[in-house]
Amino acid sequence: MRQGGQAFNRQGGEPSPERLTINDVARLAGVSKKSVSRVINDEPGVSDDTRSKIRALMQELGFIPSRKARALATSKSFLLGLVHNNPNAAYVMELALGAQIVAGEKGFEVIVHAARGVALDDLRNDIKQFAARAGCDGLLLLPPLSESVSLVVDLAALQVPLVRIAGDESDLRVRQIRCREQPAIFDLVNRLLQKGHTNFAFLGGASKSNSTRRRLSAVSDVLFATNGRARLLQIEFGDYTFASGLRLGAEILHANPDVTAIVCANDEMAAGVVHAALSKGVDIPGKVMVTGFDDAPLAMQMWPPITSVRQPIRAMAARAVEVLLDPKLPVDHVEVFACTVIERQSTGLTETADDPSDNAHGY
Amino acid sequence: MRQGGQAFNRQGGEPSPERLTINDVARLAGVSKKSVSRVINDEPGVSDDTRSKIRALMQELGFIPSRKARALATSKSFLLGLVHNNPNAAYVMELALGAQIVAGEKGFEVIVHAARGVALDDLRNDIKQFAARAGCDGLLLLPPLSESVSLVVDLAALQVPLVRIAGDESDLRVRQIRCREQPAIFDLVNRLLQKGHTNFAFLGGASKSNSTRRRLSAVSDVLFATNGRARLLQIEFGDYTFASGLRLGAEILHANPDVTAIVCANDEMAAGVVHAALSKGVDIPGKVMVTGFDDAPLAMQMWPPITSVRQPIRAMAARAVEVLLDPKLPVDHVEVFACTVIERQSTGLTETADDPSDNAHGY
DNA sequence: CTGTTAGCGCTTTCAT
DNA sequence: ATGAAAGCGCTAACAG
Repeated sequence: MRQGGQAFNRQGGEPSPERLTINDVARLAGVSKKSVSRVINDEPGVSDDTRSKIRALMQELGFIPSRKARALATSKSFLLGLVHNNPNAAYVMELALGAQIVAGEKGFEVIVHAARGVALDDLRNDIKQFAARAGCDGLLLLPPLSESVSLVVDLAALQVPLVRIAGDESDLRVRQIRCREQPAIFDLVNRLLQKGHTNFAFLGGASKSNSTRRRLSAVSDVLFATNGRARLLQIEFGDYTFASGLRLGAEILHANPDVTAIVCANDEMAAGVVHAALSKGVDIPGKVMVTGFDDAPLAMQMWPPITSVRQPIRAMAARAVEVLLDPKLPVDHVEVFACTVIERQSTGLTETADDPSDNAHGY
Repeated sequence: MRQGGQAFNRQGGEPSPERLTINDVARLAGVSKKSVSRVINDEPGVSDDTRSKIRALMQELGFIPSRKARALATSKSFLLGLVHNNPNAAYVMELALGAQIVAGEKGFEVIVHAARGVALDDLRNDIKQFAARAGCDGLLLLPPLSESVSLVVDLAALQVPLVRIAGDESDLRVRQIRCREQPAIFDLVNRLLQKGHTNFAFLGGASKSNSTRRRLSAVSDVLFATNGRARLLQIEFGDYTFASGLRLGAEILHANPDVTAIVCANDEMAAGVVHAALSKGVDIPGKVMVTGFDDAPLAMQMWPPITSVRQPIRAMAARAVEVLLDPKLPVDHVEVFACTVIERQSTGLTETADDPSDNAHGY
């Protein structure tokens, strides 16, 4: 009746896309709706004959089962949440794309949720509220949120399936997808050593940030192994933003004119350092070499282009969704991807290495 | 029964967050569930007394009505789609954030969907399929998708409420939020004229792109008004990517060494031009001045920082959601925002104008 | 292999 | 102002 009302309120004639239901399909196929349901869900209990007949009919009718009804009946929502507070838009979008592609294949949509707030408590509340409201079937947690142990533990207690992207390395009994950063950083610093650098500086994110600590200790491990031939003259901590790179870059250049290599914990900060140097007339890479991390588009777009470490972001996101949706995987399942150094002019490379037509969407 | 089964399958003891239903609230409040429903939906027909009692109880219990059930009962999904194929991640994320904030206040979530494909037909199919699968209550269309008349008309026929962000200016009887670009471009070009430039080049996106055509004609209008004192020596069309700016920037610099001002239709391409110039040793702004459009973070991060035109992206997105959800607004409702020139060193500014701590999330 | 029944948690309609 | 009943489109559980 309600349905009829809607149909009649519209002026007749047009090919009114009155929503098909599973009943219509069942009636037209001459089977019970349960059989149709079984086909939709790839469940057994339907003869191959019937199955293909129903499949064909659904195809022909363009029937798409109502997510709303399925959601209510199964108490699943077919929604995944991608939760972040990461200021690097390119990073987030690339992850979102990887997640969207795989999720889409499995009939899920991805809600990108920017957690709001600065204090951890505000973020926590915002995310909890989001989780409750949106009713996602699972959450992907991006760094730096995924690095907060207390937050992750808190969310895990909510009974929502969780996968951390990156995040720290402690065992939280929460599934995780991350990168093996250390070998790439060893490679990176060794290349600088081979170019004869002895006076290094390191620019990290927050000093308590896990990724910063990891990256810093990888750098100092390599330098320590030179037996004092090369040293870390200055260590600064920003907040992974361009602005902090700009400020602390200027500070390093001013305080330690002897520094000839500045290793930064991400590309935004590295870009800030390059910007600060160039605006003061300091030549990059002539006077100082600079490296970043993440291989954001920005790293390639700056002049000079910034040497960085590339993570297979999209593949990680894709895998994260698979892990999230695979109930057979243990809660402490961890997968580790490799990452690679991309050398560019900011460390003295002269040829052009990149195909700049690379971009996140593959257009 | 099903519910009981779930509860018992879990080992007892923990504070199992067994989902509250409207029935629980009704029982505890001593009213019918219909009354609770009325309160949830701010409907009349409940005494102020009862209403506030129910409100208090819901608050206390932390009750959040099931989106799944509401969706099925109302045939609304409380989901909004943000559909784009825009390679500029910062732009998309900023819009998504503005949309998310307002949508959240109204109980909606935003699904960011990157439309896949290059050919218009592929994009169209991808979006239609997304619309059908996700069952959003409304779609926000971002440029450049929003500029395709055929696509917009096609989607409008799907009976899904639509708001175009930017997009062309023809009347499609589809709601639209856009910017008044012309005055800002007049301002921009006039500033260049005042600096004495006479030899201009223009670098646009696709030649058939509406935004490119609009921006080009604004530029040539100003130059035309100089009665030949200043001229457009070269016009090139790329695809709004950094890569195309790099390639065509090099081409312009090579073909027309006399050009001293290159006006670009977005920041990515402007950054490409700057990059191309610097890599060839051409001084910016000393030899050539460059301008962009959109005021992406990139514009500020490059050295020299690029003069650009800022749109109030987040406010536009916020308004777009309001418009999308307001059934009283006519289908041809259009709102136009103002945008402003942000002058930077790429056009010779010497002081620092920006507060680089600005960023999309306000962290 | 196939069908029947009874819900999922809300909102709608219509009575009181 | 309030409530009882029916139903949204699908799936779970249990029959045949």
